[in-house]
Amino acid sequence: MVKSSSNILKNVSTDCVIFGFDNADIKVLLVKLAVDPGKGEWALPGSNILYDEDLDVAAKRVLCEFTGLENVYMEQLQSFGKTSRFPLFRVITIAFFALLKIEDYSLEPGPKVTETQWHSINKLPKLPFDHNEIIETARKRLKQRVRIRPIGFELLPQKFTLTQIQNLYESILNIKLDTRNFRKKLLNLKILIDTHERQKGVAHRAAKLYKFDKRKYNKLKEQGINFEL
Amino acid sequence: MVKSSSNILKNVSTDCVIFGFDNADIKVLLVKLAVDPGKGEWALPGSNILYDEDLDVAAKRVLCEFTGLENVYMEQLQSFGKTSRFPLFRVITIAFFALLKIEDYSLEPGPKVTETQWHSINKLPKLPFDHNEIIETARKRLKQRVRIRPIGFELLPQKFTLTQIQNLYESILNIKLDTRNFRKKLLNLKILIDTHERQKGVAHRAAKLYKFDKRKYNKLKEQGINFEL
DNA sequence: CATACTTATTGTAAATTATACAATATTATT
DNA sequence: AATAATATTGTATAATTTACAATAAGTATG
Repeated sequence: MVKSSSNILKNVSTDCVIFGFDNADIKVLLVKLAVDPGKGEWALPGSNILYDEDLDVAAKRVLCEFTGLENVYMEQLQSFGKTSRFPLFRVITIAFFALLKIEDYSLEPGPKVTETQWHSINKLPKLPFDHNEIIETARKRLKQRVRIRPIGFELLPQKFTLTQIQNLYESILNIKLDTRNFRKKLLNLKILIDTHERQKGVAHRAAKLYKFDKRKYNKLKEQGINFEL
Repeated sequence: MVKSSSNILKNVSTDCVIFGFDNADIKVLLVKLAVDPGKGEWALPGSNILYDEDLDVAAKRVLCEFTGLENVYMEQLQSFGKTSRFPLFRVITIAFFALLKIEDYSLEPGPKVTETQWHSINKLPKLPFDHNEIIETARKRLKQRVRIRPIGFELLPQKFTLTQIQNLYESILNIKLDTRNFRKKLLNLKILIDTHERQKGVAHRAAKLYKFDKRKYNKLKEQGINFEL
């Protein structure tokens, strides 16, 4: 089925901020645009919403069209609508964001994209439009989120060490944490299960591997927690 | 200056959720619509965004056009964009919300409105479109907000009693709080100043009146607090 | 094998904060 | 003087937070 252009909401788009974590940094998924406007630049996956398409459906579709990612659950971040944000005509964009495990997904640049790449959130290039601002807003949201909900299940491998999850929190909050206190507090949530396995292939004492107790994790995610660090 | 209809973004609107407090309940400002769609129904103040108008400017303009309210600082809530939300054609709305002191503002129904009225958030009529859902989302946001920022300056009269502010928190959170513990915790924030005045005209022991230390209040509002109750 | 190297793991005392709980104080009214 | 209504306050116990560094367990090296 070919969609005629009358199906497009010309003045409304969606952009996707996809966060991942590689044990050192928070990463953002960017695409190198193959077409104007913004040709040759790194940008967020984003495009127009269709006339008869719900917002979350549009975000999913656009993400897939640009990066090949499927089955990504995104939450709405907020709208960005400065009159000057898009150079050609007025476009209000509704930004979505998601957290995911980098290694669980494979990327496939779509037709409007020459390349997809994970970029460290601390070393982003200058992006077109207001995409840097959108990412900054998403980052703030993530920072806030981390204090009121458990996090990690979405970003860490299934089995992980306490050091890894501490690194995750440190990356998000951009602060150093006291290991002893962090561990006490984290273990106190009782959402971690000791797998009795250990790290392999490291040139030092191997750390214990943990996994999340999905049920308890989700319960706390709904309830909300108070995780001041 | 007459704006031609080409200045309107046909598929994008803004809706305003204005919260107030009357010492008993959280109130929402509604307007009775004078024109279709929704004629005769209570609804949120809302209308199209203009082509060359920033989102926050649009929200301010629409609020003023519908209710006469000026100088209201609104924050973006989120977008609502179900394809079915508006009966005539596709309209995505960007909702804003604000908190304000009811008695500080005077209402004046605009041309598309026959009446404006504060409605208790617990006794809302059925509103057209998805306006009930929008209010519910705003309420959740407020509930969340209260745990991470001080609140009250926007909703209470300049001088207020500790009982009033406790009522405010109880209304928002929809729970009963222990008076002794609440007061200890609140006073501990050190954002209240004892005015050494007292309530007047009550048929019982008059309560002390407090006011906010604006400087400290704003500082905590920026920093964020942890106000678990 | 002994030593160095690297990261993982753990405890404790002191301070602070949270919690549960009800008697007394102050005014206006009768 | 008694009543009615709401305001105000304290304390003991439990739980949590904070600051702080020594020891453990592997691998790598000579």
